[in-house]
Amino acid sequence: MENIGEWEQKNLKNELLRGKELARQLQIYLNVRQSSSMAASSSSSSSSSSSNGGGELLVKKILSSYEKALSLLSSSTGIQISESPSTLNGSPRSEDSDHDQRNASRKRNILPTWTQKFQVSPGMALEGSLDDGFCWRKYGQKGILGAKHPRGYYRCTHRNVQGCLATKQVQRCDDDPTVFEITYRGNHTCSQVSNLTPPSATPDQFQQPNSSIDSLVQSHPPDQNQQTSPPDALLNSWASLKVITENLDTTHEPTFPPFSYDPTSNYEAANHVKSASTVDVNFAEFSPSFISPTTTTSGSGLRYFPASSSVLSEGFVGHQNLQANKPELSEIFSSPTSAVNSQTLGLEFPFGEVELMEPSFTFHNTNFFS
DNA sequence: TATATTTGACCCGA
DNA sequence: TCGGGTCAAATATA
Repeated sequence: MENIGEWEQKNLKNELLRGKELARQLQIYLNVRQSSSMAASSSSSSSSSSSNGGGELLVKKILSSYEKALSLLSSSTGIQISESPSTLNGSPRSEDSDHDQRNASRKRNILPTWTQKFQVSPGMALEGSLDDGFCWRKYGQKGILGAKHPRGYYRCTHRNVQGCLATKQVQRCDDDPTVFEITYRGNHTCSQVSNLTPPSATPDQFQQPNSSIDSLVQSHPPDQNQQTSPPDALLNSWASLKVITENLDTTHEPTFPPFSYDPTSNYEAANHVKSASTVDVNFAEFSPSFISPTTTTSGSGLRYFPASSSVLSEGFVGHQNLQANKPELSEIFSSPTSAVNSQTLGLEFPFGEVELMEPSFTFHNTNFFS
């Protein structure tokens, strides 16, 4: 827990950028909701718009938190924080939205996807080694039209056992063979503990949220893709992040090197939260992943991960370091692409009462965005 | 022997 | 019909 490797730092950056981007999308979504509701009914929209106004305030706070975290990370580690042009303007390009939507619609599995680019030192390389802390199993490789290098297909090792639907595709860039583009699809629903987990962060620490998720997975048809983002990975990252914040000046290899090659090598993650056709574009289809239908079985209204909610709120209430380092919460939102869920968007948050940056700010979930 | 990888065939959406 | 994604038998590895 003492040393934090460059890889973790890059990962932190990636996750922060990702969370920030998703928060932006939430902001956009709220704006859209607000404007549409006002247009629909100027007389009855007061409560709605005010709620959205509160939502916007919340989103701004979240964005601010990400900004701070990124700034801290940048200044403390020297990591260049860059975002892809597509994310800089804060809104998805409309033409690309259409494109992405078309793209997504012809895929068999409509899952949230995002892309990360990794650069490795020449000669190293092995895409299979581009480990992200999860256990992947290669199930295919295929040449892609127009691409010099074949694309590798990986799925979560725990797919069979736990029904985890997370997959990733690894494609070496034509232009720069040292760059790998990894497209993740779907979030982990398995309870595997990331390799990123430091020894001190035992699986038990993450069992709670996972167990509830496991039950969701088991009771849920696999093709429903409960986007219960990987709380384990999430929490693991948080654990790692804590290390980061405590040891920003260390650049040694991680105590739990996730790669098979020298972790001190030039392993550059030029991540950007892509696109995902389904995730970033369609906020109209946004619905928090924890609002899995499975979680709604309690009859009266929605119940969301009672176990993890405490974790979530803890993150919000807790130390700012930790707070800033919870971008993976955004994963929870990267969600379901099913339009069926669209109306659930943001109407309920799983946090219960959550305190944000200021102790005085109380976030009451159920009506906040409604 | 169990598990992971390879690879050709098959499926599906556009 | 084509291309991307997945399946599953064969093979490799620990």
